[in-house]
Amino acid sequence: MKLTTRSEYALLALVYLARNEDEGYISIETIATAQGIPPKFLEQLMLALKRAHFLRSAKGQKGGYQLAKRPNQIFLADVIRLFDGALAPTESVSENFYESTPIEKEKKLTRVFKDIRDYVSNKLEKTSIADVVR
Amino acid sequence: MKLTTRSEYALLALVYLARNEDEGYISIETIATAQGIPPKFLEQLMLALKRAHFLRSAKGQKGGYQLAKRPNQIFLADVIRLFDGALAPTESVSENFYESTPIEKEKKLTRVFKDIRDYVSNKLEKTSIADVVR
DNA sequence: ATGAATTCCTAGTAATCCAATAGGATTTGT
DNA sequence: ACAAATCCTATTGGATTACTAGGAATTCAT
Repeated sequence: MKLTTRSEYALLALVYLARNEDEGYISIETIATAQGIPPKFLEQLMLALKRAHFLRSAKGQKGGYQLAKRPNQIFLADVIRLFDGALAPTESVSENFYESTPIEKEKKLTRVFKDIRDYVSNKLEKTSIADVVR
Repeated sequence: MKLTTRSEYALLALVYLARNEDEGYISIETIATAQGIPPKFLEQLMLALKRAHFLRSAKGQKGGYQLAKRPNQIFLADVIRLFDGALAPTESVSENFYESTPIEKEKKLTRVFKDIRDYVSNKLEKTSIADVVR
């Protein structure tokens, strides 16, 4: 029932970039310092975010990162899925996981977890970075 | 964002015992076979459930386990908490985790995760074994 | 009394994941 | 040329997960 620090850090970085959208490219060092994230660790996350097309980068001096999408087009679900995989509270609640696991027979139990998954999904799919940047 | 198989198995075992409440003591072997759980693994879970007073046991031949509480007094939250710890989707959402983590400053982001935690908690606190046994 | 069935209990293990670090290669601005 | 940055891969230590192993204790049936 937990989120990794990877997702947490990635969201913090995105929020920071959204808040400073007009500043051009911003370095990892700057973001790491501002948000309290270990810089070399953040580096990996930024790279992943870039590869997933949430960010754009510029190399060399004066380089750094900036958002590649508008903050209202980046949803929490996208980011969390990138770093933590599925959103479901139990794997057996992820669609298609059934069929091999004993819980499949317990329909009512399954229903409870599906309800949770639906709520979580819905919430995270609908909340964008713009929504959390005051 | 996931539940361990421990919790899943424990819930399956409790559901089975609830469904067979009038059969006296039931052995691990019987439950494991019925619910498709590795028996030695289940043994550990049963022991923990017993120590947490959800179950009563009898040793020796004809021994086994039975519920120590009525099914409507055993809530999913209790069981999951026993095996998986806190229910929060992010540790930083668990009360008192803040104060040391960078996300604390991002109130709106925090709010989203708190909402999720509240929904999940509420759902699991209110659903009992009786509710999922048809 | 013996043996089988059972719970009780602790230890161990292989695999995976997590958070973080290390360090070199490459690119770019001055 | 040098400094500042991204790019990229590998590695590490620690924790957790999902099990398995195996012996001790207890109880029932014969």
